Amino acid sequence: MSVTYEYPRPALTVDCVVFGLDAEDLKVLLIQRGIEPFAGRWALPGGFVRVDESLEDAARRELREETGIGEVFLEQLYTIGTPGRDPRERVVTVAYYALVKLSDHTIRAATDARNAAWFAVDDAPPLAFDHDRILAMAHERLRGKVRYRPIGFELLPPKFTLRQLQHLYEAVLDRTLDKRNFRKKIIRMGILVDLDEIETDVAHRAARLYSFDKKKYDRMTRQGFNFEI
Amino acid sequence: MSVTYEYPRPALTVDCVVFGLDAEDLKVLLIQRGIEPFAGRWALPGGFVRVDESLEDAARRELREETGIGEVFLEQLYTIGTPGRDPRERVVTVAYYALVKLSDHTIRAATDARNAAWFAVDDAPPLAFDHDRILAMAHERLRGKVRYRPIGFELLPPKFTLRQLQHLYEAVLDRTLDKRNFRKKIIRMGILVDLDEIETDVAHRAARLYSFDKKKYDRMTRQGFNFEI
DNA sequence: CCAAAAGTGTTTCACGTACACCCATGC
DNA sequence: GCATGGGTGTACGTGAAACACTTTTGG
Repeated sequence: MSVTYEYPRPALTVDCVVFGLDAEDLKVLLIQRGIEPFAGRWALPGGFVRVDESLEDAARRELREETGIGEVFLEQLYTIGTPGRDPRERVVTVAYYALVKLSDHTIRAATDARNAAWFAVDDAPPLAFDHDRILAMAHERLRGKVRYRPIGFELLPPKFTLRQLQHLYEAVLDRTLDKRNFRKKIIRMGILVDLDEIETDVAHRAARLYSFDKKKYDRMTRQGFNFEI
Repeated sequence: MSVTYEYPRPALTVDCVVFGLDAEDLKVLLIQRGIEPFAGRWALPGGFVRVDESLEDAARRELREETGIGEVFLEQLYTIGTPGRDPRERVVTVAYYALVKLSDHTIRAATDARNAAWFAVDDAPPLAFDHDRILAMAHERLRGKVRYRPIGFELLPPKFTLRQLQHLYEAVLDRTLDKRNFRKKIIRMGILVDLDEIETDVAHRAARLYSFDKKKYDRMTRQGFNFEI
């Protein structure tokens, strides 16, 4: 099955920065390496691109194989090919970042055969290779993009409260927001559906539940609307 | 010099979308292919990544070799690896976009051994491979980024008039801007240096010349300033 | 003197920001 | 009844947008 080429070629991999959100803070999903180099170290899920699959397909496949995650928001982040970033040979990696609803995925990731775990982004262990840098880039991209694209909803369950939504932005942007102003602004955008339901099992007054109206957002966007927090 | 690997690997290339600006509109630099596939077609400058050079180095080298351009603003755009995008074999390409000052580069690009030419972005010929799509992505990235980062200055000579600056934004964003509001806004930012010089050889009242104060911009940015047009 | 572009101020309106209290619910 | 978060309105200031005429220069 080996192959011969006229000139040497870098190896090509994909790596995924998977973000999740819980009641405390923004989390990232890491897996513990079993083999050298960096055996025992935490790293981003990822692996080699097969010669007949697209880059995004490779990222999704690796996510599924290593963490059990499927069907998530996934976007290309950056491609890193610094010579020497892998001690074995020249490896170019296409980094992606994913946003998942923690409620859907916590169990599967934890029970997978590989050692996978969620870490607070601001408290992640030192990572293998240059994965620290990739994580930092992904975090920055998320912080930037969440403000002008409605991708934050990918981190929330389909039905959420305004409090959860505000908490999302506070966690990602790392600053507090004024409750009244936040609610005014997001409601006035007209991209949320008031579901006329309230949360259950909370030890205080239950909040109204909303959902994100993607169809309406798309329609409005075509007419010049610009999401912005 | 040939090499054998255990598994097949995609070939890895870089492609560059080079933007320039003249008195009319936004231009892109294309080269005409001499060989199959797509012989005779216009294409983005680019080529194979060597196994010991970084991706950005590869992009700069190809630019130099194919168009004579050096020392320009260069930023990674996107990596495209759709199987079948090159009819010969699997090729993954890392696309970059560059911003050049046309005054510096017009002559060298035109007199290079290869057939290179500037085209209006909105009037470019059909390109080889999926380069149309890459060009469209680059154009969109430029349109987006020029509004919140001072990268537009890379397209202007070191000394420019406010009219030129406004023209730049009108060409890139493809809409007209109000002259008075534009001047007020850009002057009030405090990132331009009034050079106390005026343009020469114009058939009308000569305008004041300005330059972009990058040092001051960096200082202000560190203190929370946000460029925005 | 004519053509062409440079340069300049004011008004209006929308939106961001700051800010504090009562309400509903579960325990 | 108390603790916890849910939910609401107003006043102020800044900045975006709309808009037209005079000045300067070269030909």
